[in-house]
Amino acid sequence: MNFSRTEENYIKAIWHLQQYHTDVSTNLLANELKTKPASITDMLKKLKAKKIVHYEKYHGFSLTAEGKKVALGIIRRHRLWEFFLAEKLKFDWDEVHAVAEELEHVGSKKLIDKLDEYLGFPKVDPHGDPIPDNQGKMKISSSICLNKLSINKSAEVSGVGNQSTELLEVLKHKQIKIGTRLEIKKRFDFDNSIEIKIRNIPAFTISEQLAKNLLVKYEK
Amino acid sequence: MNFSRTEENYIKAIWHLQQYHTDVSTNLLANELKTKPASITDMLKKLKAKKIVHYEKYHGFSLTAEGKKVALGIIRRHRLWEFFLAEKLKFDWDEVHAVAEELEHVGSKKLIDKLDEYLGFPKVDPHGDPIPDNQGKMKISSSICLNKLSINKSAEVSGVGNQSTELLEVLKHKQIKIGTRLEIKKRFDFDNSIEIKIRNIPAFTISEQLAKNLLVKYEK
DNA sequence: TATTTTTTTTAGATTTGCCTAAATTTAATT
DNA sequence: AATTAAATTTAGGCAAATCTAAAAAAAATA
Repeated sequence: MNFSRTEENYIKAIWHLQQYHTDVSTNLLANELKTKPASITDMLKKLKAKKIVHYEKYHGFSLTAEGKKVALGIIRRHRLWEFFLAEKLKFDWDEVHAVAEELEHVGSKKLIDKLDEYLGFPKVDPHGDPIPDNQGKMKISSSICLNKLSINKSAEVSGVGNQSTELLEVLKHKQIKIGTRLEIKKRFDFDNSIEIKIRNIPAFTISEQLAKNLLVKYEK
Repeated sequence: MNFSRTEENYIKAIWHLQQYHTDVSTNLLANELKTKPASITDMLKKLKAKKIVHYEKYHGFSLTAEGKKVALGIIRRHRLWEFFLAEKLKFDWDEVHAVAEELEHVGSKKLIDKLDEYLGFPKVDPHGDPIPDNQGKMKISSSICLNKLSINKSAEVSGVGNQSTELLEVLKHKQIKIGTRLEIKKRFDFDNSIEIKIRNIPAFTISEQLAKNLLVKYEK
């Protein structure tokens, strides 16, 4: 089945929200897509007819198995292009997302599989997110949110909570990127901010919000 | 100024037709875009308002200087992607066009300029067509149609008249590609077909139609 | 030149995706 | 349980791009 660019964006957005919310609501999705709730309802009817979402009015919605498969296809395209942009075209880490957002809608399966091969079948994109293979399978990252990390425990940044330019900008400024090793030195209960230490840089404090948007891997 | 995907396709099509026709008509463009004349009229009004075409109703149309500039930008993107697909992803010569048709609409200027650099600033695409530089300038090919080539004169295939899969398929089958050296051995006045000879292959005959769609370069 | 044919344009509908405003349903609170 | 508040859906409209059918203009032909 074929999907319009708009349908693809809805499917992708639902998939992303489902990663962190068991119940994705109309309002939440409207906010994510910068559109109005009424538009969401319209599209849900369309996607239900195409068997992409389970949906009963007033009672929520979620991707079907088929919907998830379609979503992973889009995610695959997006992340492969991100890898290409960073690795081959030398885009900065925080610039790749916006461009990949466009490239991901070019549908040719052959294009993506050949690109994958050309790039050497990469496993993660420049943000540390796993890239689904051509069967739609990907490694589930075993990372946790930085704000849940124990004190004085060394960990490695493995991903970011979202791709907003605002987030990526602050990370760039603070010299935090995928692969950065760090540990938590102190927690401030007042505002839940945390002090972190990165090698060769003096310790500094980051907000709870930022910590919640950083995923880290650590040795058990 | 920004253009929708559809507007870009119209602008590109007009540009292409202007290469071979001094007067591009509504019907001709409708045929090229596989759409109806009424739709052409609608779009011409829009493009006139955006100063992309000169247009007076019932009296024809043509690209403005600005329109040509926009067209060359699209051509540049298209041909760079074709080069990338053939050179890096090892697509066959006759498969690149359809995919590039999609990729060309991704607008980021930075993407295209970095791609250009990554590819080593190529001068011609896999069909032998010149690639405009980032100023919109390109070498005008000095080739002629194969059916105008003198008999027994060696020449090199430098381009094709159009990008239809039908044409590219027959060329592939006959082992004719960019760079192929050939010469005309005989002309048949009955149907204007011509017999050509390529090194290492027995001479064979091609139709007038095919010959008209092959551009060749030759030493004077 | 008058008439026919062809080309082009207009008028009115359709589809997709979005909107606002109003209605409906569910959830929360008293 | 009744009322208020929040979330969701419907109704009706708009803009882009398309179509068909009919009208208008230009070109070709008698």
